[in-house]
Amino acid sequence: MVLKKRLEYGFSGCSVPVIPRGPRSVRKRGSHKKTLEDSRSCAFELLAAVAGKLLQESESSTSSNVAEGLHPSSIHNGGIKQEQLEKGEALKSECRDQGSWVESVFSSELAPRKRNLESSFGEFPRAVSDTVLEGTSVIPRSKISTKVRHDLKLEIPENKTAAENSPGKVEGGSPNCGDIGRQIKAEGNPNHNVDLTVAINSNSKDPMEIHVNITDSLINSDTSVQLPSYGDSVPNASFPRHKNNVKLRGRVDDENPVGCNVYRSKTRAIRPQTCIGHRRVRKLLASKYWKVAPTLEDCEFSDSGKSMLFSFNGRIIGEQGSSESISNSPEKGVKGEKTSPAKNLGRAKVVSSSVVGHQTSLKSRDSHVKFSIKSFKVPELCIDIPENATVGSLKGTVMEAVTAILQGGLRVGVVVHGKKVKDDNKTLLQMGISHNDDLGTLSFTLEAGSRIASQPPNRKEVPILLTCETHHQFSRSAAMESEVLNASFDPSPANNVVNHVETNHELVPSTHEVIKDGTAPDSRALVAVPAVSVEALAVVPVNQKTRRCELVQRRTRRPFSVSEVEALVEAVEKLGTGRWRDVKLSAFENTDHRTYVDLKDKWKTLVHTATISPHQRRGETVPQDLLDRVLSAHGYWSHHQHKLHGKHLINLL
DNA sequence: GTTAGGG
DNA sequence: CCCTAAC
Repeated sequence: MVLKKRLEYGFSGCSVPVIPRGPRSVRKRGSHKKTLEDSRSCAFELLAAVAGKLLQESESSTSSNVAEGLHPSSIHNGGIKQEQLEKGEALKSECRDQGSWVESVFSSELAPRKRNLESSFGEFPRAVSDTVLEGTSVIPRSKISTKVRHDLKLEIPENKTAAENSPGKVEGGSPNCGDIGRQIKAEGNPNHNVDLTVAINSNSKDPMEIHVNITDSLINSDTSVQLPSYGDSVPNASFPRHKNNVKLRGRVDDENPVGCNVYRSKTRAIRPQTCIGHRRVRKLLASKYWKVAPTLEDCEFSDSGKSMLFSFNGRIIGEQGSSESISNSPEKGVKGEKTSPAKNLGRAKVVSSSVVGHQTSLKSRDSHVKFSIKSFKVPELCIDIPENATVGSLKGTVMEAVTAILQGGLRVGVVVHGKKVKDDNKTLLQMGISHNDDLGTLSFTLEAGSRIASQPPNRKEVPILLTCETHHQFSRSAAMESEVLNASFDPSPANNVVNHVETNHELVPSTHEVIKDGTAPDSRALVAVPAVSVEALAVVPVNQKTRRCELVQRRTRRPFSVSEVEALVEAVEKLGTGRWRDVKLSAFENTDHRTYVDLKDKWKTLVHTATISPHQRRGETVPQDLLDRVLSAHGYWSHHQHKLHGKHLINLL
């Protein structure tokens, strides 16, 4: 028997003693911690499912009856957002058009959770505390979702690297890479026309909702917002402020008089606590619905106060979401085309195979990838604003938020197959982007905060301020937020403050200090002053542990070759199934990209593959004899381990 | 840091 | 391939 031979050889010839450990399979998971949390989770998942459903509804039909039924007056053109707040339940579920994000907050559920606030509270900047704690009246939640549309047409040679790709040719003067301001300036068009549509709906029960649709249109001269020019040589702090002329169109269905008790100095442009939500909800949403909702959005709690809080997501994502952010140029008509497995395979090989280089050189040099980006979406702006704030102050707040984003600069990220491409030096071909390929898996992200790139030399280098991702294009991003998410929601303002601090990495420069020290005239009140940001950052350093500022890139899939499988099988035959580190060292020591977890996983799938009928198997066919060995080794070792384990126990006794 | 197991 | 609990 082959297996036995090998095993014997393994036992005698291997320097590593074969001492299988006791099976840990005893420790079944899922049976523990089945307490309160799970019952809650059910509710969460239920609610999350509802949210997801809503997303889908709003995606398929922006004026879906279902959605409208559930959220009367919540959906506005394009289904930019929905907000539901049911009877004080503080459940919120929102979607932006195309379902680019969803969020859920269940504060009532979270309220009981404990959190130590005192210590953190002391570290919070006084000013912020003041502002946040200042209010006395209950303010409704208001959120502003913005969308800046751009039509981009890109034509990029395939052999351009990703970095070259980003600042590629842009028709229409829309921002493609770098910061918008610069781009615009380069285009000789300092004007950025923004169409603001605001609908405010407020009554005593429902939260006031503000929907702002900012549509960038270079043609539309009806409304305009002039963005600050973003000259490289001009220090950010002294940006010349152009007239910020924002026209608000919309309705204000609020009987309450709109007063102006809150001046802009009250504004705290902080990014408050991101979704103090149940982690499972976030995970659920992020994973299950990430295609429709790639940016699981942050949310903030409006504490009772007059303060205005707005936050924005530090990221902009292609409008259609990562799954289909880029539509192929119509003339190519690839979109509807079915991607054959062979095609996928070919692309996968492009990524991993070295043969590809050959193919590349064979291709005509001016192969171009053509596609158009329909739009980019400006990050969500979350604004808490008192009901009695003036429309003017609202304008100003929106303006602040928008300009803060734009001033921060924008970076373009390239996402291929759902993975963010970090290596700018890779060519499109290497990334599997070729002119005759389906580009459905290619998408872009806009990220705020590339200010560093254009920072004047005399400015102190600041860690990327606005780039900390808060959206959840990838589910693991959500996971990274566990600490924050598990934070309890304490209705007390103090907790809010603390939460704000924790997520303050996206601190939006506010005008608070500027006005306070009187150095800035009112006309400049909207200037997002980077210096403030620096200060704020210094005071409230980014918690790097809680925050991962870069997307974790999923490793490229590297299917095991038959020879690898063979090596794995052999090693497992020798060492058993409980010693993956040894297996790795034994058979894959020089293979960096194969971790012992990979080997373990591969073994798992091998066993599964060997178990199922041949016609059910997919991917590269593993020779049957190898699979046989897998099965026998698996059987042997599971048996062997149990025996040894039993012996071990006996020996202990 | 490893292992096991769920996703 | 990822994540994470349990070692």
